[in-house]
Amino acid sequence: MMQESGTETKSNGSAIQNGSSGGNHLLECGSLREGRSNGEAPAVDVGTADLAHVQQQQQALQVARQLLLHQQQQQQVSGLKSPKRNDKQPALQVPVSVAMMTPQVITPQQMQQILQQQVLSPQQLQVLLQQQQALMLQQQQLQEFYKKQQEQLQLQLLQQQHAGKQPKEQQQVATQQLAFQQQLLQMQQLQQQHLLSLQRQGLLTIQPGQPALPLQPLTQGMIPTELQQLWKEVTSAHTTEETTGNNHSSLDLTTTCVSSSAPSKTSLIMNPHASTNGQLSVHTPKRESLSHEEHPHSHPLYGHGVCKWPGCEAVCEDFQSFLKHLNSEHALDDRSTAQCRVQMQVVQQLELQLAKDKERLQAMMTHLHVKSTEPKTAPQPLNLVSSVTLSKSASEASPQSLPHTPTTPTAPITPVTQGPSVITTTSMHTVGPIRRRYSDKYNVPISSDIAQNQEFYKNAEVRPPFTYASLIRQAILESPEKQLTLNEIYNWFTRMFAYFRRNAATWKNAVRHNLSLHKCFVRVENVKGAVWTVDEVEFQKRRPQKISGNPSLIKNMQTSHAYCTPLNAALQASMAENSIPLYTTASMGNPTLGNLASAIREELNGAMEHANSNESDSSPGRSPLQAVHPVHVKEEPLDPEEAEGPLSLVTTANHSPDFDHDRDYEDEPVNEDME
DNA sequence: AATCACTTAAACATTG
DNA sequence: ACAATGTTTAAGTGAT
Repeated sequence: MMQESGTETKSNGSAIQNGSSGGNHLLECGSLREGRSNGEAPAVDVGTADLAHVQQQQQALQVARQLLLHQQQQQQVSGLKSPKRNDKQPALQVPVSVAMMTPQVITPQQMQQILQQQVLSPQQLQVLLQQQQALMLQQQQLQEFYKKQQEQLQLQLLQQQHAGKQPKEQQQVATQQLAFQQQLLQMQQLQQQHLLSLQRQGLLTIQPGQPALPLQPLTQGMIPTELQQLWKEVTSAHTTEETTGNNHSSLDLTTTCVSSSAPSKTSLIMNPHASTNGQLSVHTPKRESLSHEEHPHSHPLYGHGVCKWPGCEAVCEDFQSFLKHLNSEHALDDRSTAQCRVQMQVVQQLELQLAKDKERLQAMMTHLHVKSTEPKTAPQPLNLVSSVTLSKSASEASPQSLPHTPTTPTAPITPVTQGPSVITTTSMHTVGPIRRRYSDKYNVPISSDIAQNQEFYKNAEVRPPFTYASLIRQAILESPEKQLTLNEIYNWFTRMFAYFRRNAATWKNAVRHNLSLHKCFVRVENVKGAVWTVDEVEFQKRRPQKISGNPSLIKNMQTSHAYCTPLNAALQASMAENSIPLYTTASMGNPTLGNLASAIREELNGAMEHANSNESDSSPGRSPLQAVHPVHVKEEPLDPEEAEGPLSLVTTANHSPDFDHDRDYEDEPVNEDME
């Protein structure tokens, strides 16, 4: 009844926080429900895409205008502005090259075709770009010619105006100009055809010193597979670069033609900054030894005797035939250029994404690097999900071009009750990108998880994979007195989890709600007010979800609580002792002790409860053994991942989608100075 | 399909 | 009056 408030804009946090950018499957997990608030979640992606599109349009327009302006200035030097000219010229004066770079020239059909066919390699793109540059040069010459013509026309016009001629004659002049422009266009087309024919004979060589080409990226949405393919290609190209130890965050789309002899020599790099404004900067050519330059028979578009042009897969026995095929089948035409544009856009977006993820990775690695005993922890600029999908697709598509081997953990280490917790590639694959909401059910000991990943949770805005109730309980149990005020609970949340430094209103409400809702939280009046404590029995009772609330059972437990509590207290005390070394050992990579202790504690908590109360528990399927080893033992085998052994994937899988989120909370300012 | 646990939102009451 | 705290209801979602 009060749900009409769901449409209020106040539902900010939940609506926004799902902006997972990792891919389709990410959106579908855990996030859908959050979009319900006002359905604006999808609009995030669309919105940015639209924005980018608008920006590109504007930039294209700007380029065209600048050209026009340039011409106008030259004309104004001659003294006068033609009032008519403005009406007709702008559209026509846009150079073809610019027009070609604007998105709208692609028909939807073409677009679909392009998207179906994946993408170009950077090198191929480079070649095409250079070809376009050659075209540009020739067009410039034409433009010069055209300008001169226009100046002459202006002079004519001037003279006519001075002579007091009528507008009709001006129109004549205008039509004359129009004819000129059409002529120019025709010539440009001819140039293009010529270029095409040139290309068919072989790759063009291009004169150096060409100004940067104003490239306009595309805005088409990307298909995940395409993205993966692209990512693979891009990263494979970058690996060589990154190993040279450069700063990979500054990547520019180098449109300069370096050495005129080898078109594929130049490195095709893209600047993330450039992608924000659509301007591409010219950089000095990098001395870069791309593989196919020094090994002429290795071409990024050629592998295993197959043309790897997106969607082609034509068989070419040798490299020569491949080149032939490349030049004949993938010449400079509408399709190829469109693919280029798509590629550019894709690369730009990937670079942006990469930059973001790298930032995150930085924070993660600083944390994980301390813990990791692995010597060769190569930073994986991928979030978990994308690395999973990517590595899959990469290994499937082209094993030889595996850019990375994702063997290093990029997510918090989640301990298991026994054995080391190492996230392996295979384990990651088994999990997949499915998001499990909360791992409470999977009985990952919350204390050890938090302890192990303390730094991670503190720094990464990742939602801890535990319920509010579990977290609250943990907060209370961690306190020396085993009791906390509400505000102290708040503080614990914000102190321990970066995630809870946002949306305070939301999660605080949830905390209060949970405190009130769950019987396991007992409010105790104090001199200083009220504090909250945990009734472990109630808490443990809550966990075996198949046991329905049984009044008699509850009463039994009430009595058993008296026996339980001292033992719990003792265990917790020992845990408290452990907890300090636990954190340090956890950071050293030896969390087993703490895990064990916490696991024992949690199990014992349950054991006590059930040992005292299970007489009335006639739930079928519970064996006597299970009654002795209660909750956890009963539940853990039910969880396939837990049963399998050292799979700390429950939480990892939980993290990854969150980690992929591109949340931009617009909510209240971060209000966690409550330390 | 039904149910449960959890989350989120919100209204309302109480208290300092 | 106000904010913090606490209670309760309602609805959506995912898992079982």
